[in-house]
Amino acid sequence: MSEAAAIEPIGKRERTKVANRQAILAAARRVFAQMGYDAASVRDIIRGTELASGTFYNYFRSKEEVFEAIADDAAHRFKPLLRAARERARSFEDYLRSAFHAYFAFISEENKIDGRPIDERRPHVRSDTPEMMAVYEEVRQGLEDAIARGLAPRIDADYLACACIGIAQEVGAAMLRRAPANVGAAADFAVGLILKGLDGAPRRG
Amino acid sequence: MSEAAAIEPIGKRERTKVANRQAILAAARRVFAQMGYDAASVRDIIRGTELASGTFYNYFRSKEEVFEAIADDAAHRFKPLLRAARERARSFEDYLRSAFHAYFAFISEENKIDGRPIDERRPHVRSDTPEMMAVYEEVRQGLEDAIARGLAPRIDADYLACACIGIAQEVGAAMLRRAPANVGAAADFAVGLILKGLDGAPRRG
DNA sequence: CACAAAAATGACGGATCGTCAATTTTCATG
DNA sequence: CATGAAAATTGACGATCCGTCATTTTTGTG
Repeated sequence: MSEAAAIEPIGKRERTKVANRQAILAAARRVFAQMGYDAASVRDIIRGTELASGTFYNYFRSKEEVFEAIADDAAHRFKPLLRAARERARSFEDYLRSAFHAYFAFISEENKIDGRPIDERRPHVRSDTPEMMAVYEEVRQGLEDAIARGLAPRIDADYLACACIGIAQEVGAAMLRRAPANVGAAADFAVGLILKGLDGAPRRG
Repeated sequence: MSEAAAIEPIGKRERTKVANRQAILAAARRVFAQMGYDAASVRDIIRGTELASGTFYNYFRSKEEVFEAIADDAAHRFKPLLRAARERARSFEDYLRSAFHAYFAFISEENKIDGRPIDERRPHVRSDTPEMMAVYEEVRQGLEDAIARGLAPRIDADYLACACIGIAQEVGAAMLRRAPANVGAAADFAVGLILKGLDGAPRRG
């Protein structure tokens, strides 16, 4: 066993710290999905772990902070996908399509993990965590960059970023309601609408 | 005082019932705005009225139900504005502009009551109340009607309605962040984007 | 091994929750 | 106007939750 520990040189102190934090977050995901965010209590969450009630407050100040950590984590995992879409894009249209496709695939996968056919447990969250603001900033930067390169007209990048995010959220939610979710079709719709408006959106059939 | 009561022929029983309900809703608005939705308790709400704690549960089952009633009421008041925009519209572009203008003016007016930022006044999970679903249906009908009349291409009306709602929500929120809120500019942006895409959105100046 | 720092524990006072039997208010009827 | 039933209000109650904190246990170091 002497060589195994060398791979992870961190001490047990830090190891259990991240393990406990992850245990709380995992329990919170289960509890929120099962009984709903509002009905869930800090005690419900901590009961889903092996920890004592007081220990919870060593990691989070409240149930809301746990929720924000979950949302922040999702944004943190999504951000590199968005960044990659920007860097690999060979055109503005390509960027838009990749970005929307990535988002729709992401929420499609995230809701699959929740497993439960519970309809309304999706984190349509308006609480602005640092990573969520970073995602917004990434979107805005991507759009402003395209404007600066002359790939898009000089319009209000802030409003445009908000519009893109709003479309992504609402069309994404509608896509999930349709079974099975068609990620490509949803992305085509969003990109077509943004690029050319009504005439750019795919005809239905 | 004999002629004043004749205007409202309903009995006192029903009168106090609606009065108490309104008192609870009014207190809830104040409490949510002042201390935030998450921190607020049923006791906080009922303390804002002249009623006893048990009376609350004669009107609502929980804090969440109070919020849904507030949201439902807002949707109920907004719906006729949307309907009017559709009926008075002389063109599809006119309809869109009136609808967005109405929404932006509505939320601008609604958020004039001061207190905590808007995000903290509502729960993290979105709830679809009957009146909110009715508003969505009104939007979808308006768009589908325009498509049927040949005023808009035959695209997915469901996705389009979701896109419009998403744009309205996010651009509306961004508009409120800018002080003072410019309702007309926000509406112009949304309409331009939807009708003609990026090229249709107003250039920034 | 000893000792200090860090973390976990669970009990505690205070507050909230939803219920419910008792009380008050409303209203129809004689 | 009196009266009794139905409806609504009240506040206390046991159960639970909240956040704290003194105590205990665990971890890292010399």
